[in-house]
Amino acid sequence: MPQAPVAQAGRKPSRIQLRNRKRILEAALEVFSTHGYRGATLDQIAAEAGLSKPNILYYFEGKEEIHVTLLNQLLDAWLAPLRAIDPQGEPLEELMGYVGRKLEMSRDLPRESRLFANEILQGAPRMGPHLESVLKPLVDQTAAVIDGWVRQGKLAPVDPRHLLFSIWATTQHYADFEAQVGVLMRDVDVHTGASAHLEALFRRLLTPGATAGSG
Amino acid sequence: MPQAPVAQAGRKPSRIQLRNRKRILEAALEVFSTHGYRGATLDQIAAEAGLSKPNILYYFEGKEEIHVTLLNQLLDAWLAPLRAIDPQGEPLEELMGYVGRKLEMSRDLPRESRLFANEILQGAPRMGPHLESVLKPLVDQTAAVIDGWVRQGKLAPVDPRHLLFSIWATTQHYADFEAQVGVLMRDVDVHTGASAHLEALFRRLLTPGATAGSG
DNA sequence: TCGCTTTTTTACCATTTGGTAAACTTACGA
DNA sequence: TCGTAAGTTTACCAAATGGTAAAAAAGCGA
Repeated sequence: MPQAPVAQAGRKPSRIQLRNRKRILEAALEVFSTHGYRGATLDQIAAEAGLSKPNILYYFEGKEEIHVTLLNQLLDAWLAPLRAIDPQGEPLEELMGYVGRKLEMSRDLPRESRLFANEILQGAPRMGPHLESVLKPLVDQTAAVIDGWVRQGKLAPVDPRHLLFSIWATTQHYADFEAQVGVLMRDVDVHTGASAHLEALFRRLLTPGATAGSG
Repeated sequence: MPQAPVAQAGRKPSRIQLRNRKRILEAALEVFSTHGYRGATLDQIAAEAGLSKPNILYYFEGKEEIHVTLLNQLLDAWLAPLRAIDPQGEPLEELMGYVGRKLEMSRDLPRESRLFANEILQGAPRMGPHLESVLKPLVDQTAAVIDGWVRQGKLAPVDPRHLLFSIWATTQHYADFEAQVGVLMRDVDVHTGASAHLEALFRRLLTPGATAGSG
């Protein structure tokens, strides 16, 4: 048995192993996020990581395992801002803080955002179960919290899930559609403008009392 | 010269040609929108279209030409709702109508939405010039109209481009992230809820007068 | 029905790509 | 410094995939 760190679930990984796995995942993030799963090749990832293709397959069982590893790592980080919402906090500020954090993530981790978008766009073929088991319970829980806030009159009436969709859509748009945003907003500080805009958008929606407009 | 309808720019195309090109594009839309450019194969498209692969290459020069054809057709249809905004109309209703139309497109043409999203996600490699020459002028123009409305006090102060981004993001989210939306909203009429939500979201943002919240 | 054009099919082909075998090299504890 | 395990490289392979050549089969006007 000459080699096999790949499926060696037990034992502590060596320093080299740690370093190279990290390199590979970093390279894979870069490549998968710009070309999608199918569009990415092991050769590209290898080149980006500064390793040979067989060497990469020494650390991961295959292309798919790399992708899945990336995706699973991602979801946790991705949901952290949602988990940080405090049911005991001030409703409006909790939600506005969430919007701000999501927008920051879109600016600071655009590749992660695009990796996720790519996966969902194609029907979440490698993530479906995870969405079900991780995302859904968390969203159900958060929705209940928001519903409670609404019933207490601390928030304007709003459908919690559609609210979350709006927040995700608007914030992630700056990462996922960067190519389009870039064409339409040259040489401007996109983030600052976006921040002000989303602040207004969601604060107006959620502030209780002043009902605007008529159906 | 036995065959060559592919690049035969002149002459009127035969009925068969018309029918088969339509079939191919329909099949290609289905396949490209779910798997992305690279993830789609000519064999899949051929199977979906009920034609053989070489037969497909009799009508199109290659995979890329099919994709580009689809993309170009798409952009026009995609921008129609934006073109339909009437600078002479009632500002708030014009924009709310635009939101409604975009949401309808997301529901009725999800594949087109995903095809577009796929292309932009990957940096618009086959669409960059088109965005520049078609999308940008139209957006600049629309932005000027909206700015005018704001200056006339008919709309709450808003950055026109960020407003458009928000509208695109929120409406297209229902098509592009359908896999995620489906997990979180089972057995519900998503569209109706979305319509009400977006109505409230954008009407509150845009209605002039009642300034909500504080920075 | 003939003859020519358009369409379609049957074989292929070259490249790309995910993956493997096995030799070779490096790291490192005893 | 020696031996073993960990890590890396070289040389491949089979399948998938975009694409082509050329023969066969429809279509169709006269």
